[in-house]
Amino acid sequence: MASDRLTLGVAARLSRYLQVLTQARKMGKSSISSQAISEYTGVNPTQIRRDLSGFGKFGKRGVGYDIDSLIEQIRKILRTAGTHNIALFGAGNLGQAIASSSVFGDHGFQISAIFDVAPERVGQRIGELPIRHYDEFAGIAADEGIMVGVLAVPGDVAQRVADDLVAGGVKIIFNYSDALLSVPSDVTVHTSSPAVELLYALYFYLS
Amino acid sequence: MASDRLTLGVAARLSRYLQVLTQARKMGKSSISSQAISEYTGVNPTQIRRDLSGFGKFGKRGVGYDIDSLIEQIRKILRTAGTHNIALFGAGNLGQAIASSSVFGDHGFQISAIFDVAPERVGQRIGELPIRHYDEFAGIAADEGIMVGVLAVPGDVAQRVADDLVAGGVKIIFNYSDALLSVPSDVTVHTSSPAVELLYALYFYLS
DNA sequence: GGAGTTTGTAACGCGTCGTGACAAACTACG
DNA sequence: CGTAGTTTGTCACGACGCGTTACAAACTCC
Repeated sequence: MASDRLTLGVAARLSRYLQVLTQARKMGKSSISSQAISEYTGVNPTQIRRDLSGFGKFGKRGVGYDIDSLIEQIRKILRTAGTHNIALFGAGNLGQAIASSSVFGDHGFQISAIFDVAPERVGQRIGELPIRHYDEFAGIAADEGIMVGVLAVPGDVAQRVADDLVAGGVKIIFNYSDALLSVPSDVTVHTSSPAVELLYALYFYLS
Repeated sequence: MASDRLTLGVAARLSRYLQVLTQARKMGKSSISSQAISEYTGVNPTQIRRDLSGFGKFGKRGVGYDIDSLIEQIRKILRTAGTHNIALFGAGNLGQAIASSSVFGDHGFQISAIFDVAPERVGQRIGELPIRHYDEFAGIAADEGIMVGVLAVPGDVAQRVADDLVAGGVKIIFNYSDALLSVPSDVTVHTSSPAVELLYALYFYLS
């Protein structure tokens, strides 16, 4: 029943808070008020406090919320605390950018394998991690229990890779390609579409 | 008043439809039903038809919606039809990935300039477009009337670049860095946070 | 000790969305 | 030509989520 408390809206907002909190932590802040979170997220301060107070008393009156502990609490609420292994497919410009940045690492996602097919890339390293040949994935998938796959491959091969991921037991696919992926209903596809988000922002600016 | 018809929810969903429609068009489809859009977006088919029928009768009964014309109609509704010039900052892996992909171009955003500071990158080309030195931006900004800036720079310089963009008249900043940007209230910052979106997806998978 | 800040929480009302239902328009196939 | 199947367009109802207002309690700072 506690799991049903999290409606779509609440979970979405908690994720958004998490984003701002993580950024704020990186900037060296240690405490933040609901008012400040509101300015960065656009969410009503009362709504923020209501969202949080539903799960416990995380703040200090007159002070605000401790960022580190709030991040931990939210991740507990979302039941996504701890680290999750993900696999990255495609070591082109985008793949390299993803692998060498900390965007995923900051949120508990550890890239545990990188795959590509280009002979000149396979065998090289990005940071500590070697780029492995894509053919190895099928054998590894079952063993390592990878649940999340990130697709940074060209659109024309995305569906084929997605099929392989599904066969390998991957349950969540983060799609950076522009292909429309067909997957079984128990697999979630999340497609990155910065341009659409930009159109959305542009609309409100023009209003 | 017609502009007030578009609430946050409607605009968000229209953008989402646009994403799927654009992908579907790339896959060679020419027509699509509200049922099919629903499967890819998770939005109720009735809700989709209601969203669209509020602005005109775009579909054909028994058939569905013509993808090309629906894309055009939605972009008219969002008043974001036509092409918009954007400037890209940072020509590292991420910047190159953005510049050489069609993610923005497919939605009417044309990258009109790319800036960087690294001497070995300035002067080179990505596709047709030369990488210019960042110092040139200040002079160009006023002339070209660039309203949208895409930040693909390291987090520790993101705020400084953002300040320059604001000074140059940019109104919408798409932030790929992990920095928390402070801008005047008339400027919109949209931060890309794939990891948070992934946490959100993961939560629903674990439910 | 008092002023100011911020959380936690309750109550009210509007708006949005899901649901169910159904007529009208279109296709396909005998 | 006609019938079955599909899909849009549209209405009405109900539930629920969210913004708003309000206020007590806890904490900081001077």
